[in-house]
Amino acid sequence: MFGPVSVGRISEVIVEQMRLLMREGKLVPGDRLPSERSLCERFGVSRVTVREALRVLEASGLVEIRVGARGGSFVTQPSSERIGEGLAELMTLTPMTAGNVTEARMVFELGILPLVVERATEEDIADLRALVEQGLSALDSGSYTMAMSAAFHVRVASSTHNPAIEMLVQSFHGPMLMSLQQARVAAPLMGHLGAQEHFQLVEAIEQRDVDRARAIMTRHLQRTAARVAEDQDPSLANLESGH
Amino acid sequence: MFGPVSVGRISEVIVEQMRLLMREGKLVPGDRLPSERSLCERFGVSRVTVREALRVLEASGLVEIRVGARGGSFVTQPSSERIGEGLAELMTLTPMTAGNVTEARMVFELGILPLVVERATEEDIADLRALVEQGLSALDSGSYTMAMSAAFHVRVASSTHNPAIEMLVQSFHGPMLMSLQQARVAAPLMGHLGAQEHFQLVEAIEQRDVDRARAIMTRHLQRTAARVAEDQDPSLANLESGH
DNA sequence: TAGCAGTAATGGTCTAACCAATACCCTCAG
DNA sequence: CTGAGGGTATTGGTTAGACCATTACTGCTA
Repeated sequence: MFGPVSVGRISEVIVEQMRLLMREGKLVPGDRLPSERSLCERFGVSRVTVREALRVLEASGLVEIRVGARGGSFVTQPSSERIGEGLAELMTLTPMTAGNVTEARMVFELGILPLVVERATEEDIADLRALVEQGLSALDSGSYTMAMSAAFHVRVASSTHNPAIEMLVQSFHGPMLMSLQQARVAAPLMGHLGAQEHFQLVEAIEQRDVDRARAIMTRHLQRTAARVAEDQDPSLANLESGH
Repeated sequence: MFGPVSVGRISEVIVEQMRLLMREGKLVPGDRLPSERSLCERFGVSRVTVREALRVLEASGLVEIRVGARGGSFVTQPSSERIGEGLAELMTLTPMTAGNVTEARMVFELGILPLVVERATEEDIADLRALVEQGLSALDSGSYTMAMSAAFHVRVASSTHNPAIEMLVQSFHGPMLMSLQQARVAAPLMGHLGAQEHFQLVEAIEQRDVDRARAIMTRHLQRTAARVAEDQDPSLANLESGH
């Protein structure tokens, strides 16, 4: 008959209220929240409590906090980075290897190809061509980066015109970049061969040739996977080359 | 020559230190952190600062906080739920529909089937059979839940013996459950037809028949997808049935 | 006009205290 | 001897008020 009158933490209530405002579109990316002191008054709580709520929102990637005059809490555009970070964290905290993630990525990037081939517009293909061009010239000048490769793969995914798929592929590339960059394999990973495969992939997409696209992507990703595995556990690579 | 002496927030330093300890395995799931007051002394900071750090760790899903005597902060087992939550949040905060997520899920769950068929052990298959049995009897008694369906699909994914894949499929089912349960479509979604398809899928896996498995899963997921689309925007479903 | 110092707004941190929830222990009655 | 009850210590949750550090603007001065 008489239910509990308190519902856990006050800061949590504030967090939920903020989340709700964002979902409802009453708070949109770029908006500036009232200052901490204002929020105290409005919610009728102390500043510490407001600050804890803001910390949670910040950790959730929903707001960004800047200090100084004209500073404050700003609603951020939610991005796939958060999911990517979560994935990376899981990778480091659970028995999950870079190879595992690479395999998952292969499954996904191969699986979307039928959708890509079916739905890619002329604009998509033009963008992909441009990225290939950039990659080639960057290769010539020796300034090719993993980020450029990632951008290409993400652009391929976005050609499905499914934001969920695009975000997932983006999420995969975050941890991938991290684990590869720190392992100084950025440069040799992507040779002219890789760039050539990118080019061929775009062609296959343009010709709406699913099978060829799959074949190219399979080869392309398998070479990447081999590199990751080798980097993950060099002893295995040596074993293999020794046979 | 003289670099900055301060490096942003103190609480952030503490968070990083904790994260490091977890990565290094010096803190494992189940461990209890010292009390807030102890941490204050050890770090030489105030309780407010320690609490902000704990809030961030809690929001990141790394610790769980309990009040009362013998309470405190406990290191948690990182799970895929966090990623699922992130996905769900992105779904509500960006122009991303349940249909988009369902499509991504279809791509993924279909894509892993070759791996499942290749790697499923006898134990995997026995577990799957058990889940099918449970589902059938639950159906008879009218107690079938979405969670049971999710469990089956996750178990299929775990038969790839790739934790990354398992976690991703788990992540997909979180938001899916949420959006479906709240839409009161739990019961009619899974009829005897669905259960039968589960059964057939297990058979195909046992016979190492990739093509058949794909065919069954495609049909199975497409019916789910149709339900989601219909639920997402009933007007569309009406339109279609009106033609 | 350019540069610089002052100033106000804002987040970051600290202190000290009290409240609320919880588990343990000790006492006392049966 | 055993069970129930309350007391108590531990721990997180919250408050109030203060001070510091950073930052952008403003207006003065050379």
